[in-house]
Amino acid sequence: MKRKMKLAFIENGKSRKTTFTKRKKGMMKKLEELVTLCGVKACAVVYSSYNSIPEAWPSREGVEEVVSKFMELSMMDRTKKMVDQETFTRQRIAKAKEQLQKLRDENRNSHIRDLMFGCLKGETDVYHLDGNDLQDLSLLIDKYLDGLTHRIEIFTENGESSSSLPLPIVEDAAAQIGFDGQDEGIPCMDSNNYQPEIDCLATITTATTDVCAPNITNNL
Amino acid sequence: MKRKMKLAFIENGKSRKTTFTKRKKGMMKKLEELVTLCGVKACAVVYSSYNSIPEAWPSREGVEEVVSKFMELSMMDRTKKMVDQETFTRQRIAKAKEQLQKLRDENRNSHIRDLMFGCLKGETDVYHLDGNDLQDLSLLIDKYLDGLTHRIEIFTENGESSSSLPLPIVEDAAAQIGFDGQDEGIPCMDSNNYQPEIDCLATITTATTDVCAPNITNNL
DNA sequence: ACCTATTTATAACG
DNA sequence: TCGTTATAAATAGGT
Repeated sequence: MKRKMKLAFIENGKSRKTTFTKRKKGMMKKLEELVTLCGVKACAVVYSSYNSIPEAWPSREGVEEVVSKFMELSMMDRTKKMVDQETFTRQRIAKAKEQLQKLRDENRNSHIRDLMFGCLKGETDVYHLDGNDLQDLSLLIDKYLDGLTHRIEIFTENGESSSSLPLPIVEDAAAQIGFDGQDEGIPCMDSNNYQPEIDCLATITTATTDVCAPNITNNL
Repeated sequence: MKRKMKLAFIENGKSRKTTFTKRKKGMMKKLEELVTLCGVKACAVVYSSYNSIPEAWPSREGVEEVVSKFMELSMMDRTKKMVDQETFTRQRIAKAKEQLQKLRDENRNSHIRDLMFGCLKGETDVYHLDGNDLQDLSLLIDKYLDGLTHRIEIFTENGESSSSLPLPIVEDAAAQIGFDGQDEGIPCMDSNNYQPEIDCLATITTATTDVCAPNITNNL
């Protein structure tokens, strides 16, 4: 309900001043801590319209000391290794893009997974899906079937001894049939998105191979 | 279980470097945000042994621009209004002392309140309290009695009409008898500290005057 | 100026 | 170094 705040100039003058005051204090504290904890020299200067005089930390002398060190270096030396705002910003943009792609992938996977479980529950009309969805759904179902096949083999190898054991819980079942752990692989089903059907998979894993799957794969 | 971290130089070199890297990044971000959100000029320089070159934000030019403004002012002007580390630290110390005193007062009040309610419940041995506690307890009980007297007067003025009404809840009762709202006044009883006896006050307010209170005041 | 719900920063760990 | 997680700190908005 409270804040989401876009990182842009605050239009409202009152809020802007409040924010400035609070954040300036926060900055000072952070600077002090950095100097104390890590034993480095650092300084900051803020020149705002709120103060006729620029504010400096850790003091005027501190600024002069640190800045003089900085200024006496030749431009060549500086440009070689300096981490300036441009470098920093580029890094942040790259990072943000990466995160965005990650989230998109996750959303896509969730979507396809929704479709698959929708199919299994008879709630998805596969005749109206577009090509991309059908293709990805096909891939997911293939993976799923591979997992099931593998699991059946394990059961067969172990004879009938394990068939009388209770079925594993959802997460364990998913792990056993290899649906997670792969790099950006399609997750099987997690409790965050499927709470209402949390114990539905047990039924699905025993009924899918001969009921729903052929129905879908025939339509690809 | 995780961090508590004292604000002192980190002896372990490995941790120190990690902390330095992380916090430096955090500082950069904060500085950027301050500049963006509030539309001010600001810069920072860090000179550490981890980098042969001092690091500067928002860029070398940014530092020069802000610092030159700073440097061109005469010492007289600066010393007049500048907020430097000393000023800042003094302010923080003063604030911390204030907070400390506030907490001490709160603790003291809680203690005395504990004693009073302990008396009312027969759990406090007033014969073994020291002079300070007895004096403050006396003051608190006087206040308490004043409140009760006042409340009784109100009931009396209203005739019997209100005596048949249900008793107010604790917080309301406290407010009516004037135990809160006063500057650093002694709080009556709040649910944070007295949950188990949350509805005990109703009993106390009707029984105190002629049962417990004389018993205590006689021992002062 | 203070409070609180929320977001952000970050120490410790893998 | 990099990602994750539990916790502490910062802070936007409201009183």
